Amino acid sequence: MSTGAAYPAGMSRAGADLALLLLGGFRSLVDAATAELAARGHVDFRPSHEFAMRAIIGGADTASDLGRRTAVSKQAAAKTIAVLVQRGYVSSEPDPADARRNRLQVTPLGREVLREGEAVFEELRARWERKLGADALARLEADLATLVGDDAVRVDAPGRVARDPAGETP
Amino acid sequence: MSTGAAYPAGMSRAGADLALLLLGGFRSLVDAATAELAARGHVDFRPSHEFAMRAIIGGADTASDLGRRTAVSKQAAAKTIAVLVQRGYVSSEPDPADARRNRLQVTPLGREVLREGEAVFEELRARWERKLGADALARLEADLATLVGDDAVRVDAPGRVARDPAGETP
DNA sequence: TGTAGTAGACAACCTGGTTGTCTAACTGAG
DNA sequence: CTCAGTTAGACAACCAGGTTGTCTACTACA
Repeated sequence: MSTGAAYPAGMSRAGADLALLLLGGFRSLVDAATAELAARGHVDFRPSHEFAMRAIIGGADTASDLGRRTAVSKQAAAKTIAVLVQRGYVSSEPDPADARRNRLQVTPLGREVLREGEAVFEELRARWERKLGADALARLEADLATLVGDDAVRVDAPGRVARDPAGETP
Repeated sequence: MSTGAAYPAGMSRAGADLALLLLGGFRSLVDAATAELAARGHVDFRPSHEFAMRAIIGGADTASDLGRRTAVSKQAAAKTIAVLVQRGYVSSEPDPADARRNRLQVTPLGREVLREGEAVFEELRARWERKLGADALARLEADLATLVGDDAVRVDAPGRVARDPAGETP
């Protein structure tokens, strides 16, 4: 019995435990992926970097644009871009057609890290499949999708875990 | 079909989607809980606050202790304690038996917010149960527990999502 | 008694965000 | 053609939540 250990009397924790289980699953995947990518030479590559690069590939070709698409201020986007550029994953060159803009592009190295990241995640998923069975894992994914909605896979607003509490519109 | 939309050719994303599904599930629970607690008057109450208070109830009666138990520096623990004290969830009084120590205690208000938080999570879980069926949710929880291990529910080292990549011991 | 370890406070710093302000460049209506 | 309004990006200041390092006061112990 894991539920209820070491907690004061009368506290049933199934709901909170469920949340921790989900967080634990996410973290175990992401930690393993980050470690594996680091081992392959892509040190300190974070999920947010992947999100940003996918948004760039998806058409966000300026910092402001990237900010809008990832629901983050353009300054935050610019900071992310700066590290991606510095590591060679993204290129930033003045737009000949509009001198205000710096046009972003994912470099071949950037595409490679995305490809590798994907492979790593597929491998991790395969490991889970071996542990649980293909049917059970598929069912788990389907059930999760039912619960959180298909849009859970959308990537906007990544950082906001505890914002906008009940009508606190600023 | 949600997989593969808007992504470049040849990218299968089942593994990464699974991670996003888990994150989405966690966030949807925690966001809802935070919002509900705020609506009940506990504004800006975060999961880390709950973890800290549970650790205090569990016996971490000084800042250093809390730091050790939640795998965080004692200074970070002290900062968390400062906000909990300031909001009235935790009391901090000099230990008559040891003048170095400030003894921490969760106040009645603190216990109330924990109780309410739990109720909120139970309600959220019940909602999921209605959506998915009791059997399916129980199976999902069991499967997740299998995958991440029972210790996923443990609360130490909360913040470290992407640390310690593959033998990078400093 | 003297020495080693512990609790906590303080300061400086880092990361990943935020807002505000400013300039340069583009756009479109008149 | 011009001028007002939007836009892109840069810079500065700030914040939250962590970190490390240093210092003092106190306790424990041989």
